[in-house]
Amino acid sequence: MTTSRFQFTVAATDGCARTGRIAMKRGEIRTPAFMPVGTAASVKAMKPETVRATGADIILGNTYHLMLRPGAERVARLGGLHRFMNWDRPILTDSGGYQVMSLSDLRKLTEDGVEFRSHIDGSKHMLSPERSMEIQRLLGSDIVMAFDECPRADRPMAEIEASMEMSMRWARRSRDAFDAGEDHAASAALFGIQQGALDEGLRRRSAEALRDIGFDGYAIGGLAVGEGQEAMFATLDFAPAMLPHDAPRYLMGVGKPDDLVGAVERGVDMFDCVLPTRSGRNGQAFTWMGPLNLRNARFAEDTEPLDARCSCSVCATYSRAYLHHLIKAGEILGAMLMSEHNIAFYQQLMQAMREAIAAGDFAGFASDFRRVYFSA
RNA sequence: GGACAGGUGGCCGAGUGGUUAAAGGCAGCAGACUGUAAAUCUGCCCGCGCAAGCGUACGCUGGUUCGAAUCCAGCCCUGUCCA
Repeated sequence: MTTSRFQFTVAATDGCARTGRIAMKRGEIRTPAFMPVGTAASVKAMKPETVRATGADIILGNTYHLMLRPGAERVARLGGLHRFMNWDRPILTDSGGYQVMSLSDLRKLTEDGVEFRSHIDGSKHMLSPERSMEIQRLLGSDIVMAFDECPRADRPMAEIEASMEMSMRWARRSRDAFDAGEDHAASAALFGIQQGALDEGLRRRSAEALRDIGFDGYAIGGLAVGEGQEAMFATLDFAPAMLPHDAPRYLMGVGKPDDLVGAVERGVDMFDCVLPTRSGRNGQAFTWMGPLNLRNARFAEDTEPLDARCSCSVCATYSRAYLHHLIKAGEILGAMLMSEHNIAFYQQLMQAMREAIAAGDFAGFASDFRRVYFSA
């Protein structure tokens, strides 16, 4: 029996929430899944083996950043991203669509694609659906994302609509270019990305366009871009159900622990977010009792672990007082330990949600989670 | 004992007559971070007050001046060099 290229199986549902698995050649992804972000071939401040030890089944890489440095062709010559960074499980690569927004001062956008001026050396680089697919193929990505535009939440409606329409045309081109890379297409998966901001009509049109093209999975893009949790949840009340039910739904770029719980509750299967690693480097620890800012003076002589309920090796070994010291002193180890704990906490949160769904008590879990998380 | 240099807010350090409660950095105290241009960014940071404002403040004492951290005199202290 050959391992499947991509097979999504739902094992249990509870309300809109569902748990299951995605089988891929490089390994299984348990859903709902949280995917740590490793933009530049590195989950910052963490060794890949540590990332795996926290329970992560899959990580992200980034087309734009790896295109600039070290270069997709170089990664290919070095045997692909997996071998390059010593991560042998699945890797999902973002297409560069997020950088169309985050680096909006450094690019020119046309129907054909986006011309970036490198934030590193000013050199010019064209990213189109075709080039993005090529780069993701050169990297050896397991889950390739369609090239899209992720507009900010505060853009005018007409702009959001035009942007969504273009992203759908780019989704078609992404599909065609992906399929043209035959060997890679035979082993990797391609996800489309729904856009349309907070508007139900646009979300529906986007979902229908993607469904017509056909993808292995469907992402919800253009959320958590400044609209606030209430508006995001309002959108998630209708957006996931518009996407094919037999494929995984991936909410891109989300989020805080309470965002994840609310999104799973609304039918999302996959997440990625820089928050656990970035916030960790910046002194914020996520715990079942809510976030803690370890820079705060109140932790200077606190001998407790970050989270008494956490089973990670950081909580088993180090005190809040020590982490407070490392962070205040600017020691690299502080960033390492905080990132490890946060990623481990996120994985424990996902595991707890999977178990709650399987047990048919997601509502009870979510209610308990919120009561404790917001108690402080 | 002598010659230079210098003493500024917790620390370092700009400032050489008025727009100076005094640049900037550090430390300190908080906040933010959501498909990573982020080990980043923002705010506060003499005292009292919600604020307008008031009171103190640039080694000490005195002086010049409408006005001094800034000019003058004496004193104290620190560093370097010479004896």
